Amino acid sequence: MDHMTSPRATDRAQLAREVVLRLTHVASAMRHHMDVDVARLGLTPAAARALAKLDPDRPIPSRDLAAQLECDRSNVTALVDKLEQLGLVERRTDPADRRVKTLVVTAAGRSTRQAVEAVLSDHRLLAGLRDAELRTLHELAMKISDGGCPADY
Amino acid sequence: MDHMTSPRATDRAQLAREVVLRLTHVASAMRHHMDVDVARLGLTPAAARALAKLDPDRPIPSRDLAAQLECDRSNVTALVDKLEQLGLVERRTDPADRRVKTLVVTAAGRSTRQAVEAVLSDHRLLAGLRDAELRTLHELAMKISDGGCPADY
DNA sequence: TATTGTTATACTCTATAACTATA
DNA sequence: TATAGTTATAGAGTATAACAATA
Repeated sequence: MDHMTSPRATDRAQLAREVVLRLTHVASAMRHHMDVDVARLGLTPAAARALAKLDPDRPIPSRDLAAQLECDRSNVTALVDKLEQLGLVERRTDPADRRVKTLVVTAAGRSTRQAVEAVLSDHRLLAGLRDAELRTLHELAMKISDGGCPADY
Repeated sequence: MDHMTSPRATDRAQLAREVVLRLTHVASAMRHHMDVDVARLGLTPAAARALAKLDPDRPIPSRDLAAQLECDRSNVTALVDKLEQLGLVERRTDPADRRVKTLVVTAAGRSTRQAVEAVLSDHRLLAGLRDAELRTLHELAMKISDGGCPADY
């Protein structure tokens, strides 16, 4: 293992591992609090995320919602059932292609959706950062989620 | 909303929201790849995380594993069942208190556990960062996960 | 009485396969 | 035949409540 990694490379790897564990921990905390807050709105996490993906001003087909959520079409049925029972969303058959049903956000759905969006971007956890630190973190997060990773990953 | 937040505070809030969404996205990607890699080891994500929490050199009671995983005791039963069927862990009744069963990592469990640990701290996603950026990210992640957050959060 | 581990049960999330009605 | 939505089913994860054995 000596000819593969210099001591310095090993230090970097160890640091990277610690960063990953910290980020995982932070993400867990964020997720936990989002789930709690979303439950206060009477929604399960998945239903809330589905509602958040809908555009109140431009109804989309179920199929597109599945694509947005990166999940199977079959799951969307139950999620929309729940949102429809709560009066937040209406299914409307598309006259142009009677196979598709478009998902219309109701007036009640509009305000709940706004609340959900606020929850899903809650940033209390970042309250302790100074402005400059927040900007730095923003740059790093962008760099990571854009091209920070080998293609085969 | 004018007397509450100055324009600058609003900018900061917007930036913070974007950071949260980016971090959530990064965490999802990490989690996804960890789950795939852990499946290659023949383990479900939860079973893998359970194995990772065990100390190969110091067997602990089921109750303590539940505490480590921050989940109910009843879940640990099924997870340990799976690990035991795979020959990675053994249940051993504690002679000092016959109610408790300690979880012993087998020889096979030891090596699988090491592989799991490597997966759970996989840092390919951070490969694109320069050393200085990685160190900065480490500091920020520490700051966030330590005291970056109001007490009532 | 209290605690450990287990069982029974239920809910959520997700996936696959088969069905229907349209196209 | 292909597609949109649905249904049926299954596995994984997690939670609560009740139980047996032990303390």
